[in-house]
Amino acid sequence: MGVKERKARDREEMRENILQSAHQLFVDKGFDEISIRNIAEAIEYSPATIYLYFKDKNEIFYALHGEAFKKFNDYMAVLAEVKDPFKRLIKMGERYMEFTFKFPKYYDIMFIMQAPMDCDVNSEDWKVGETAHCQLENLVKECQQQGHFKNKEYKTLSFLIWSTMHGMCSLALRDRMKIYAEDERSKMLDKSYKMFKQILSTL
Amino acid sequence: MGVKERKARDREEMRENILQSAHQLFVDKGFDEISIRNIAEAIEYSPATIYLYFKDKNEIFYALHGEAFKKFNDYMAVLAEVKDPFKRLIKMGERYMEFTFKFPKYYDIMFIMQAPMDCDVNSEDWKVGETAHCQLENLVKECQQQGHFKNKEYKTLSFLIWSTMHGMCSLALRDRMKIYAEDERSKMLDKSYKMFKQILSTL
DNA sequence: TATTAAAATGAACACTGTTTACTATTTTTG
DNA sequence: CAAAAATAGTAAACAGTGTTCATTTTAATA
Repeated sequence: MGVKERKARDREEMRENILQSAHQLFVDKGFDEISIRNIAEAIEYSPATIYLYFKDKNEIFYALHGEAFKKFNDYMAVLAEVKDPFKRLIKMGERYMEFTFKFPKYYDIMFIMQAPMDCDVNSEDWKVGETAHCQLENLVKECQQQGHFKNKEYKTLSFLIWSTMHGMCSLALRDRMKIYAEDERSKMLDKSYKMFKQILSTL
Repeated sequence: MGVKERKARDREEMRENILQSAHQLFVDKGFDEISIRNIAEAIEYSPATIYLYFKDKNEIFYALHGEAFKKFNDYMAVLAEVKDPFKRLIKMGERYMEFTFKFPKYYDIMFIMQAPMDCDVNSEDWKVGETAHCQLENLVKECQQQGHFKNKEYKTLSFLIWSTMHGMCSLALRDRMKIYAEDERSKMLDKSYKMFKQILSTL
């Protein structure tokens, strides 16, 4: 009775197949090239087949969103090297920003696009984003144990820190820094993050 | 020779007509209903006609983006009542957040959507967003004159403040607060802004 | 081998933004 | 005033989009 098992495996393989093609198209050409027909052509199946493995296109975006988080978590792995919690927090911010501008499309699908969120996924699957956020919360907590952030609720401060980083990154990614001259924009981001670091060090 | 003048007026009227219909569709039904065909039907012209007045759809989005900024600036008018600069800054943040959740679609088109930015507009027309941002910068400068924000570059701090506000608002609008339980989300936003105010008061 | 269950598909539906060749209207010129 | 030139508007097409469903192909079971 190993048939059912193999079928399940085949199913999972096909899902992976679809996802990988979607991912390839996304990396090579961008979001607009992720059409059901493009994916279908890449895996040499008919467009309708994809709907046997994914409810709709948003579910595919959600899956890609998950993969982006994996890449993000990998990118944050170097933080383990930094022993001092506060220095690690600062490094985390730096890596966050670096990641954003090295992989803008990943950042977009993780934190800006609506599509991946427009699909009801079992709340258990929210672990990907959660680990990243828990890492921040734990780090802030650690900083507090070292004497930083007195009289601050760590959860609230964590969200505030995330918001600030996300604000800078997403305003830049979505071209909302046109108020500044083109050659000033990245400088402004640098200066802002520097000021942010300085402020955090006084809390 | 008033012909040329009248023609120009007619042209402007038609542009307004198109924009108003686009705006109506947008307010009543959302972004997805702003299709060239929908707009055309509303103004009782053929879809092709719209392309005689707007280069493409992004240009229409850009125009709507401008209207949203007008509404935003109006919403900020009450700030004039608050005499103390720092209190005014705090009120500004409050109004910013209020505006975001009262008119999420406006906020989206102003600060999140890519479409309105994907059109080359003469840099002179960037005045709408600029006034809003200048208001913030001037306010921060005023606060400095009253002794706040010592040793801080007002331009950098202004961007940092905007980033923080935008971060909170856009994470909420784009459903990135699912890490928190549903009934905790608005509380988290409140607490974050409270903490932000507190931090600003110490700078 | 016949029957049942699962997987895959072709074709259609109802859309989308945009372009172009063509017509109708208005303005200018001889 | 009529002819020519310029402007305004449109029907129809192009090349796509996500999604559904009746139908066929393939595989597993009795």
